[in-house]
Amino acid sequence: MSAANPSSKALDILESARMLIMDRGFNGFSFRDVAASVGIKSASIHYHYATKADLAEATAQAYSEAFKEAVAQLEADTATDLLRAYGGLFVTTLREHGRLCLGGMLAADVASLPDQVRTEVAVFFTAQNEWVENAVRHGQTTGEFRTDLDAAKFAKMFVSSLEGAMMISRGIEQPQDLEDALEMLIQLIQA
Amino acid sequence: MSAANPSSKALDILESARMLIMDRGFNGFSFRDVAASVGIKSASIHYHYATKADLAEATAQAYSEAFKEAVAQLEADTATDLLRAYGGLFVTTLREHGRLCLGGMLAADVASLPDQVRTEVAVFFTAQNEWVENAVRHGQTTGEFRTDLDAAKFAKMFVSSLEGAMMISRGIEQPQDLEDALEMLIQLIQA
DNA sequence: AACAGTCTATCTAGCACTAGGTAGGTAAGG
DNA sequence: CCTTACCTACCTAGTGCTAGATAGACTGTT
Repeated sequence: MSAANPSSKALDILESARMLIMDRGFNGFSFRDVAASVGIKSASIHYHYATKADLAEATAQAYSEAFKEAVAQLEADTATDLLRAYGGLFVTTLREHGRLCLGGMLAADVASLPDQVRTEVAVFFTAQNEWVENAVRHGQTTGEFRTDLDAAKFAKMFVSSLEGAMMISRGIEQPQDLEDALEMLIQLIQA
Repeated sequence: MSAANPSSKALDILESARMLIMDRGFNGFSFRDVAASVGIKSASIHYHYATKADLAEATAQAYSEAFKEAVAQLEADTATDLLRAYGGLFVTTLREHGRLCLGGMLAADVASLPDQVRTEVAVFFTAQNEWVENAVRHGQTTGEFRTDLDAAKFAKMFVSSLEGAMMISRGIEQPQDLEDALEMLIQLIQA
């Protein structure tokens, strides 16, 4: 039931797992943490998600889905503002919740990740790179962006940069650095 | 003795801890992993490093030091090639050892890090940002690099970008992405 | 040179605790 | 009365860390 049509408690579990992983990574959270946070016993988590791998997979899937939707709903008058709005998603997560992107966190943990979760990580970044690439291409056709740059490569670098800046900004407690990185990236792509 | 003048075994432990943390993070390695790797029992690690926090701190310190030295020895005819050589350190670590930068890994784990280790992370990135900033400034004075960009902000973005690209490249098993990101960054700073 | 004391680096054994996971039971509701 | 969604109670494996012992190398004294 959990994957196809998650109950409200199953969603609470997913939500709690998401926040914990975004904060501490795959190896840094436990079933007991999740249980305490949603108000049931740790054994009961297994009823909804059989193993930690299953829980992490479902969490990553749901996150990937939600992020894709959030990104799809971004609107802006210019390609520049669209990229700014995209980066704003990262800025908000860091500034308001002090958390990293789930994708980035899981990417860092990839060496100790179950295969099924690793797959989701790849899916997530493929989608993100693609979306940004399209945004860049659009800006290139409108004349806002430099046309001498490889859109695909810039897009990957853009996403990497935001993920890295998020990580380091939190690491050294300088959240402003993420915002500065975003503005720098936008300045660099502009024609 | 361990901190001031580490014995050969203490250095083995440090080296093993470094590799394990670069691969799996702070929460992903154990004293038993280190012990197995250096060929002593896990209890004996405590003789050299009293706690896991102490071990991680010493590892981060040694890494920071070694990285600073490696960077100080970089030479190139142009500022462009200097940045390329700097990025090459990241590329080599990923390509030849499949590992991430210790600084980036610890930054991701910052929420579950002992204070003393968190401090080392900040020290590491401050040094890195500074070095790159100087390299950028140099390139700006020689006319190689764009002078309309804030050197400090570009430098931070540059480091973040390499860290993020390293993480994601390994995460999605596309090591070429890191190299592409490096070349993109260099293309962007050039006048 | 011989002895006594101390230091180094390791061991075995085990502590208290946490991890993910399991077995079996139970109260509520269709 | 069966399914749902939990529970209690437990297991095994592994965690960081400690206690106490020991073999071997050093150091100072006689």
